[in-house]
Amino acid sequence: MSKKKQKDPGRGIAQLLQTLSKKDTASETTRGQKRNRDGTPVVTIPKVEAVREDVFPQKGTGKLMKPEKTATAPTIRDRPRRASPLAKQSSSKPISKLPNPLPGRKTSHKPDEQLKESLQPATPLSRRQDALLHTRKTLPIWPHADSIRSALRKNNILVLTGETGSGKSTQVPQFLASEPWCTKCIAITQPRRVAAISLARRVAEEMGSHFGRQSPAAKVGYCVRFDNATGPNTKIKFLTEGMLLQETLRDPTLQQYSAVVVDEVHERSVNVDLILGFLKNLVAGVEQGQKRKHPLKVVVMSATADVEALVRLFNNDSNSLDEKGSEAAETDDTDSEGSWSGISSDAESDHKDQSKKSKSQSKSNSKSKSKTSQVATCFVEGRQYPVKTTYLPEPTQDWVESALIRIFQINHREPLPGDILVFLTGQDTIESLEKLVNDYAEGQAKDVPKLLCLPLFAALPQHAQQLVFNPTPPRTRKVILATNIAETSVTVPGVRFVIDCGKSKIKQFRNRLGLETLLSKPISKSAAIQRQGRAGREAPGQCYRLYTEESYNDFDERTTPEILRCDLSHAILTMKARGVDEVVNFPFLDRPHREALEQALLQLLNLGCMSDTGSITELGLKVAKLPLTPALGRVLVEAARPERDCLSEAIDIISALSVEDVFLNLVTEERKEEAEAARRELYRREGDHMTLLVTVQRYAEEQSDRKAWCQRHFVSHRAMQNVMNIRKQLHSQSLSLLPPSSSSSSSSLTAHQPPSTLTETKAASLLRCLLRGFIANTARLMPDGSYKTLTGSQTVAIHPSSVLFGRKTEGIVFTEFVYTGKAWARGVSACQLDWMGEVVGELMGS
DNA sequence: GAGCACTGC
Repeated sequence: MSKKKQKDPGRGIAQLLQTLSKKDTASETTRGQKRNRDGTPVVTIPKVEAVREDVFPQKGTGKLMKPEKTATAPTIRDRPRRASPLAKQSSSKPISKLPNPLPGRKTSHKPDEQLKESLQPATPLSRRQDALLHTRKTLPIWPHADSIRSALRKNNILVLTGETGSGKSTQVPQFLASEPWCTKCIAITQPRRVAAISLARRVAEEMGSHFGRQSPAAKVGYCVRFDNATGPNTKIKFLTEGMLLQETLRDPTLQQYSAVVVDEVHERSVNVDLILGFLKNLVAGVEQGQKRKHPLKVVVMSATADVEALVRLFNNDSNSLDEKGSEAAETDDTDSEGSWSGISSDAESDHKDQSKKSKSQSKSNSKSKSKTSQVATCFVEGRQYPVKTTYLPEPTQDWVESALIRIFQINHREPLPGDILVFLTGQDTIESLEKLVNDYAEGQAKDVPKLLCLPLFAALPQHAQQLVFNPTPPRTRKVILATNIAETSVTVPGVRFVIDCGKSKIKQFRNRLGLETLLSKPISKSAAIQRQGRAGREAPGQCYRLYTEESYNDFDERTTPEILRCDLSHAILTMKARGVDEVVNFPFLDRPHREALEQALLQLLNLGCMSDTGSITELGLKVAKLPLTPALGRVLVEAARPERDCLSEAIDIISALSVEDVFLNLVTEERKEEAEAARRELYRREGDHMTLLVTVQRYAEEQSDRKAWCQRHFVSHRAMQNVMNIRKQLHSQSLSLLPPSSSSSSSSLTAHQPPSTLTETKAASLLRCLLRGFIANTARLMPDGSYKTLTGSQTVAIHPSSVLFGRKTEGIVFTEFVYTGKAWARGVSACQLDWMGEVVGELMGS
């Protein structure tokens, strides 16, 4: 409030503009998105023609594009149907329309029916197919079709690097579908649900096929959690990475597939790393005579991936490389030279170098094998307009201010159209910059474009997120203030200017402390390039980096893969359940640190998921099958024990813990107080978990109008719908957890229950189950009023979002332990010290 | 007194 200068907008603008002219000395370089592997620019490719949105289906547009499918239909139905003119961001304004994942067709609000309508009578499938064929032929990947096919006839593995807009995700599966070896289904993995669904829809159109559940004849389908839209004739199946991993539990050799295409590998999720390792083992196993009738073809696709590392992963016997160091063996490779570089095009020389290197390594290190699989590589150029990049001449302390200056500079100098996308670190900086921009915008001259400031971050309510997709009003420029949600998950249309603060909040697990940190860190070069590229999607653009070129040069080449900075217990349990006995020998693209592995193994041992010989226990196998973290899975298994007798309630709590915040986050003091009062009937003094239980129970019991119930209690309806999906899934999966004798309890799971009351014994039972999974996350009250963890003697504070905030109780158990400037316990329940003692005793005894 | 982004038979 001390910023008095904002109160004089006219003067503020003058000052800003003064600052602008000083900053004009910023060093400028021009770079297109096309670049060498070290991030240095390459001569920009000539542009063929304007890149139209419908030529390149936008993938990964995040949660903003809700799939038009039944599972999520309620969310869509909730939205106001009537169009409204774009107005100020009064957050409850109805939105005019949903983003349309497939331009050329109206987005339907009644998914299935309208989709069918629009597909069938209006445009016969084949006519649409013919129309699309024309645009398909203009994709950069199109000329590579034959070489991709022939590479996979000769080899089982292809590493395909294709930059944004190359068309690889939609075309590669179609290139392969008619191949003689392709007798079964092709799987294509995606990191996000929306991407899987919208790609499937697009490919179905291009093939002139029905899609998903439209018809049993559909050749293209998708499979994501809660929504399996595949049929008996599905030939091309888009699925999330997690889904494919689940399938490997039932079908370890992936018999149902002739090929697996792993897309977006450069994002390096833990799941993709596991999939690559499993596929590597599978391909190697098949070559050694493991039971698979046909070889499995694997295509690894990535935007900027380290081709060399991928080739090495599939080419070497990394186990022997790491552990055995066996003698060099001569393999007959006289005829393999051709297949190595056979189809690389633009980057041929580059890749030849790599393959030689990899090959010599494989020769000297790997064990003798009659048939080492060869890896083909292919590079496909992308399509991207050039982006002119400007650095600051000197580092800045206050990049919120620097961003503010740049926004007004752009607005004064650059003609419309051209929206601005600003990358910031989090909600707090977004909101303070939003306020500053709005204050200064008041004082702008009449002849410059108006500014429309739109925040964009994951915690923002859906309807507020949707605003970024609305067309920009006349004589107005949109300024989107975003977190890195806009880096990969959401593609904002109309952006020609990017302002990049060079930082983002990164989650990192601290093994020794057992907590995760969420701190603002410099981004990597590849992330900076990704952000920059967001300015060149539709036209040549500009990128302003709020740091110096020297700082950029100091950035890491790429973002540390998630597997090197997360809690590995889930990943290891996943591996153990799929028969990987020696985790240290698993073919990791990046090998996690020994300490992280040890910590995770210890955690699994404590949960009873593993024996002390390192093999998975029966209990561990049960936990591995659940769509939960090992700790939450352990809680569920505990709750199914007859003496605990609280499975149904545990499922309610765990479901609520599995979604983002159930309780809406209110902005003004007034609304917060209102919410407090409305929610009071849900709050339980035992803590957040019992409060969640009561919330889920009340919601589930509400038969007339659940949406209104949510509004009354300031609860997120969207989150609760998700809770109900998860709850249903967990119910059906946990029937097998119950002892066979307890048929009464299992029927009570499914039967309609009378309004529930939470007794004290039930609450105590639930808390003891929670403790069994989260004994590492317990703390006790110190004489000075602080809490210290039982195991690490770490000071921890109850998070302000907790119902126990400000309360004192002898002991607490919490389901989240995060450091953000301070160690916070989130999801907190009060518990007795002797309950903790019981669990510790059990651990010591066993 | 505070919350980067994804995902799951």
